[in-house]
Amino acid sequence: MHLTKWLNQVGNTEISIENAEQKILTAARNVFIRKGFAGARMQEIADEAGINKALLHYYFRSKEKLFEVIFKESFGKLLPELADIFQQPGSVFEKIERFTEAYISIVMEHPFIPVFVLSEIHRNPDEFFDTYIRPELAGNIQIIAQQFAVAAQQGIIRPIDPRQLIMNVMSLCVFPFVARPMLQRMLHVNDAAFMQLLQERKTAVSQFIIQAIKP
Amino acid sequence: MHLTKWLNQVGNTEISIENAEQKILTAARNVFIRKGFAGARMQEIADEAGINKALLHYYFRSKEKLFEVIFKESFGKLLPELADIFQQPGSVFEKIERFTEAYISIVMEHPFIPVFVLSEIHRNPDEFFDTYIRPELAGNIQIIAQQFAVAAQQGIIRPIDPRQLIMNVMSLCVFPFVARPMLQRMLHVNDAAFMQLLQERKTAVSQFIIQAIKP
DNA sequence: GTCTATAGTTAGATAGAC
DNA sequence: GTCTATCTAACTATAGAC
Repeated sequence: MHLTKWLNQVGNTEISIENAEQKILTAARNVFIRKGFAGARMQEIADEAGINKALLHYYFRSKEKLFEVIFKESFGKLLPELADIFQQPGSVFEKIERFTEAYISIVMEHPFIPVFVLSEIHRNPDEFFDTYIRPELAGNIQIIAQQFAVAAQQGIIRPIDPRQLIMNVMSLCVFPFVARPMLQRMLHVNDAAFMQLLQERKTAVSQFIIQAIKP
Repeated sequence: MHLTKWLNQVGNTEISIENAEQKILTAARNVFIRKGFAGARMQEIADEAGINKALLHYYFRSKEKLFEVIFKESFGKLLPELADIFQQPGSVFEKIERFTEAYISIVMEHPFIPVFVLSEIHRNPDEFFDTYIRPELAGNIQIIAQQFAVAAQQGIIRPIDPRQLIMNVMSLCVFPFVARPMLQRMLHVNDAAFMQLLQERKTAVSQFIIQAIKP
């Protein structure tokens, strides 16, 4: 853990005395979420952090580097943890339960990840995929598809194209985070109520999927 | 139908003689999809259209106007058609079938819509929602939620929070289109194979949902 | 480390010839 | 309608004082 971050912690509770570096990171996260990478302005990040624009470059050299730091610090934890789940022993039902709960839990703490991933994958599909996704994923998707296919063949789950099932699991986990601003307005729920809905999704999604695929 | 478009058609097959306006629209769609609104460059659109940058402004005055034209021409058709489905008579199962098939069919023809909607809803949530979504949606979401709630109460479907069910239906329909560049790489499928998967989703999604919610 | 001032670049938009 | 050339504004990034 970084020294300044450690100094700013009392027990497990971070207190609000943030140095410039932390203020920049927090502000940048918010602006990148609101505007995307191309739409974000260094000036706006500086304003929101309450510091000068030149300091951004002093700490992070460039907009691109700043983005990378923010992205890697949180995305770096997500994929390895998720990939691991399908390597562990257990039934497909247990794995789906663990995966959906883990995904929603982690992303609730870093809700900007899915938006970043989707905007980056459109900006530069091949480089992004090869840099961030493929190394962590390796042959995992094939393994998962294989596990689904075998389960279907053995009658443990209903017949279903494994690729459709993979898309369904991902859709149900990811979509609420990327569509949140629209969903909240459509469903008339405030921030607290939406967090509550996400909380309930940790189990609701896996129940939904399991009902759908069990014979 | 616009005169130039009519002239460019033979029967139902559009031929490739496009005037500048059409070339610009086609190019702009592609660039806006790849780069988003903020990341798109008028120069890049001009290059891809094979015409000069000044001509963009001659036809569409500004980048913002150009985007609006492209967006409205296709998005304008989508929501009314979908909203109508839950007004028509039929069981919840029939409505879900009609909705998912209609959504996937229409969006397969205009695959950029979901990406546009998501980027716009993040850029300017309130204005976008009030301009494009709310007028078409009105109280429809409440009505749908009500229909789901009643069906659950009557035991026609399993007990489920109607808002979760709405999110699930939307997730399964929309996500594959916004995550397409990543999904194709993860699943190792080319464009043709992915279109085939989407084609199969027209029925696969509603089957999946109905299995999940039927008692 | 933090600021002001400014350099250097690029993008959207327009003027004007043809 | 279409082009070349240019204006103007905005942005990233750096230089240099404190």
